[in-house]
Amino acid sequence: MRQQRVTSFDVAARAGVSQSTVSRALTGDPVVSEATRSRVVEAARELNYHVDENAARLRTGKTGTLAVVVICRPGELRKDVNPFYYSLLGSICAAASAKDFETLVSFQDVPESLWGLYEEQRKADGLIIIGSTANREAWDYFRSLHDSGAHLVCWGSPYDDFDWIRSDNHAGARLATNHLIERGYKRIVYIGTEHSPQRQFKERWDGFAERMRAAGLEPKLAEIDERLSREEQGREAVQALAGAGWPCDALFAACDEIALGALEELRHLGKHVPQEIGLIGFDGNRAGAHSSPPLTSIEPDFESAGDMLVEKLLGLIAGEPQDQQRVAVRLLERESTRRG
Amino acid sequence: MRQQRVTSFDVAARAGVSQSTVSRALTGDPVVSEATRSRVVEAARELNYHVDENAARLRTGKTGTLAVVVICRPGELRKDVNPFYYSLLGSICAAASAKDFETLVSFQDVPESLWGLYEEQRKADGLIIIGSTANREAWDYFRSLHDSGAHLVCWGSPYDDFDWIRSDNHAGARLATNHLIERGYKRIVYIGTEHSPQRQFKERWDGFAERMRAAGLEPKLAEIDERLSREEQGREAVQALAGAGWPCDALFAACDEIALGALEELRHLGKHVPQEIGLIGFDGNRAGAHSSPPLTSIEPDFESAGDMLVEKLLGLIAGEPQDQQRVAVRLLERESTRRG
DNA sequence: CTGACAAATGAATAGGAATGCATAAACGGG
DNA sequence: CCCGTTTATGCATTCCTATTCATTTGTCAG
Repeated sequence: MRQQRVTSFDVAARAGVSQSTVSRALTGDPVVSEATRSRVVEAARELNYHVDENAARLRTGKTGTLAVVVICRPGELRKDVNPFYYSLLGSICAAASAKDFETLVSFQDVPESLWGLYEEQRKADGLIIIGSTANREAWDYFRSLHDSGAHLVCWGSPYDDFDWIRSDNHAGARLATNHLIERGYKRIVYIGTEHSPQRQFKERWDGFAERMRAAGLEPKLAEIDERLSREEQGREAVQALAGAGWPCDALFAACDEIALGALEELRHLGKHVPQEIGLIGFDGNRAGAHSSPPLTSIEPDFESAGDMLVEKLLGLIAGEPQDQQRVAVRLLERESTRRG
Repeated sequence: MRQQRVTSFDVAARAGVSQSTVSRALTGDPVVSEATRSRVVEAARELNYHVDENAARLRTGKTGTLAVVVICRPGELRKDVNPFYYSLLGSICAAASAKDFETLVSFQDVPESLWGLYEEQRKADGLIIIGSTANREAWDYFRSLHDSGAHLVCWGSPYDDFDWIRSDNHAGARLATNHLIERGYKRIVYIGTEHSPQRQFKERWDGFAERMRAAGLEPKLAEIDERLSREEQGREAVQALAGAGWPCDALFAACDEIALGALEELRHLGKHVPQEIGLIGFDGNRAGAHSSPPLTSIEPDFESAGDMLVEKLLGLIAGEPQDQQRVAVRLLERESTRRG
């Protein structure tokens, strides 16, 4: 039934040229004359010819594909992955597509399954890594991949010498803190960590602390337990604060998932947001738009995040030196900080 | 720097066999003796040899890859894609990975860019389509792909003769309606459509109407305008109901996004949920967990949805006849229906 | 001991495009 | 009119694996 595949030889025969010329014409080699090129293109169209991607890949060793890996917490269901990473994933795919690259997506909680993704099996020209930095095993593996020369960029790496893109956490945290101060909140607690491996959270703490001190206020920290889920971290922090007699009038959560967990617990305890206590998150998660009250947050520019990740990876593949970059953030003001 | 690639010939030399034997040993051909196979495997390990996926693909014509296409509304930002589809995407990727298939993911709003994904460029063995059924252009394109013999399965197709998987919408709608009735709501309005191209919404309407009539109640419909975003559809429906003097004490929204839009508008109008008016959605969107009040919904079993889509596609590729299937749903009871 | 047959392996080729090298055509200057 | 260039094209080879066909080795019955 399925007739013989149309090859570049068929096109060559029809256009009255050689197979080499067909190949050159279609790959855009400037050496072929315009007249010939258009004859070839026409013949290809007539025969409904399309390059056999696999043959081209074998010959060139390039795949035209980027692999995007979403690191999950071990055992995490895919539907429970932080929606932030889904938004990021979407924008990466869009950015890659705009550069004519395909995206091979996988979700990983155990790193062994990654063997074979890059280099060993040449399925992709490079790797974009996003997702939980809490999965240490996975990152150890990327460490070794990176050191063996793989092309790899990531979102919010725990390793400084990787090529990474992050939100402008420092600026974002200052923005958030400033916003709370402007709203009249003074006793602000940061729910997160200043522990160094969680770079992004540490940077947010730094921005927070700086802005607080500049206002003559004391930055306070509610340290989270990395073993819990993000939402539980938020709930637990609120419980601890309740136990301590509420030494605060506002909370700055290191990410929206923590904020949403905190919000739930606050409601549970009958604490009114934003009147009794203000709350701001970080990441611009969609879910925050529908919480009660809707969550104020710091939102990175997702589209440029995807663009930057893809461009940096392509630059790396092309052998150009890269420098670290930050994604711009903006205040997404909703009701959880609108008191009065 | 990069040393010459290790090929199966190198392995053959080291193991003292021919290249053919290496290939057979590594692809699991039962004809090779155990002794030889283990020698080959050992040699491959020592040389850090890995099959060149591209060469294998060229030879076999199989890619070991499934393409997943997420249809977007034209111009829709990737971060604004219905989170339901992201959850589904995640579970599809996990299911494919469990079957040793890679997943090539793309987001599409204009169908032209799809030319080249399947068949023409042999990048994938088959296609899984999920996403908005409102993008008619895209579906017209899939219609032609399907008719030309492409391997293709989809989530909630507008075409009955496609191979599709859907939620058990009828059962889910009965479940939802039953739940509302049990909670004492009687004047229930379905926000959605009974218009046939939107199969899933139609099926939900049917289940709703059936259960209502069985209880001696009149099923009422608030028809949505497909040109608006889902959330706006919800908002608009609520406005219309307000204008009509609230002829209802509960709302059953055709999907969670509509429900969340409705919820927002209800709060805006000072209508108390669930005391004054009950609200239930459909899809089990994560965002509903954080709304105020948290949204009761009907949740499909995402994991089996991914499994079923992948299995059906693989069956199709293998040439086995497929029959339509339904994904089981369950009631996800939260607070938007808990009155009293 | 030999022929028939099965089991295991090797040699050779196909798969389809890209590319280095060779060559033909076109062109211009002397 | 000839030769050195440039421009455009063709020829032959390469990428690496899977697979068909042929061959060798081993086994067992007669």
